[in-house]
Amino acid sequence: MAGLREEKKRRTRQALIEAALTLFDEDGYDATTVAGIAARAGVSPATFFNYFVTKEEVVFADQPVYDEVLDEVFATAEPAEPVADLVKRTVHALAGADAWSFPLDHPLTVVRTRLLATVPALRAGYLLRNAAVGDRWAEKLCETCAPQLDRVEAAALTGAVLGALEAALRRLPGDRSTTELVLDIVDRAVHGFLPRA
Amino acid sequence: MAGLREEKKRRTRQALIEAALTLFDEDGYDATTVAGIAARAGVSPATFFNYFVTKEEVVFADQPVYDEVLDEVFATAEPAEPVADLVKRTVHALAGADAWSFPLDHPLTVVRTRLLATVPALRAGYLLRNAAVGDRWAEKLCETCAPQLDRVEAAALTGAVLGALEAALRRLPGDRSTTELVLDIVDRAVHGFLPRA
DNA sequence: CCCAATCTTAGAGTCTCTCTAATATTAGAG
DNA sequence: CTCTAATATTAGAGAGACTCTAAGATTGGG
Repeated sequence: MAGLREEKKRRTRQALIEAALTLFDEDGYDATTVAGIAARAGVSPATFFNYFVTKEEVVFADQPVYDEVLDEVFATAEPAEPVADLVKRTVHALAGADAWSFPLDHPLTVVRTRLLATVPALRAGYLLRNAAVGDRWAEKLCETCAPQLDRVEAAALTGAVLGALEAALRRLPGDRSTTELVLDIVDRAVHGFLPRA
Repeated sequence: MAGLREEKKRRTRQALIEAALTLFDEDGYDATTVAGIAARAGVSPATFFNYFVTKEEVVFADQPVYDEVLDEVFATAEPAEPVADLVKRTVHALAGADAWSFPLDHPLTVVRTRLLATVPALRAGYLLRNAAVGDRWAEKLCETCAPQLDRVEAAALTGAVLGALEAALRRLPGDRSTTELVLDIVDRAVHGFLPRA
């Protein structure tokens, strides 16, 4: 039961991801065909769709990790924990999760990041997945913080945090530390950007 | 130069929108083909793509109005105006813009709203357009409020406001006034959801 | 009434994605 | 080692979105 089978599947999957990202980088996302990706990975076009439901999904491989991260954070939440702390802790956990099949400094990670920012179809997919995380997060936050937050408030809060992060990180100036910026943004999204008049 | 031509184009466009939304409602978005929409509007499939670049775009018809609204709001901004007021005024203007080809109480507006919430592909498109508005907004806000806000801060602020609104409005309970909720959400996104510890 | 600009359309073709049926590969039992 | 059952791969047919080109129809202005 060790899994020569599993191992082979894992390698095929990885080969498809690498082939796809490489071709996307060289020729552009739209100009790259699934047939081309499959050929480069040494597999038939039909097999591609055995591993990924859509062409775009290959860019988001291994994403679902975020669901587990959320579960984990809220499993360790204490009843007395302030909501703000819980929110910040969640962001920290989400930011720290390595959800990708390459290490952060891998060249293809850079390619993937650029693709997500530049190709509209991929950016749309990213926003959709982001929103899904927000939904799940809001639900958990709501049921954990009992009567302090209703559904709408919880959704607004998580929406604000994720919206602020997404918008800010896309304009990241190179000279500033990412983690520092993230903490700053979350703090402001939770406690306010501007003082009350 | 009056425009029998223009008038005819306008009617064809409207017919396509109505046909599309009606069929989407009856048969579902995916099950509806462009050929079907064109047939119902009494026009050839090729003509559909003369009016809308993609099948999905027919749902977002007349959206670009938001760009003009932003221009208008910032054209009337006074240098002394507090940032928070400017932000709230912008939201008010965006919410008040009737960007649709049907009045708000038209049945097809309800269909459109439900489609945007339920069909992933359309929701993705909506989020993408929303983000585009946010980008434009952030840029104008940044250049208007001179040194008070840098690019990243402005983006975070607009991202938070739009993110909070998007998330909250999707969970709108029927018993609450929409405009009241919008004002409340914006206020919190700008001035904070939770007090500092 | 006619010309020129503009709209519509048919048709061919590419690509994503689905489905089905056939083939190949592997795990585990004998 | 061999056979069998489960699983993976594949070819092929086909639907549907979208592109492009060239031909046909309609309209505005002279």
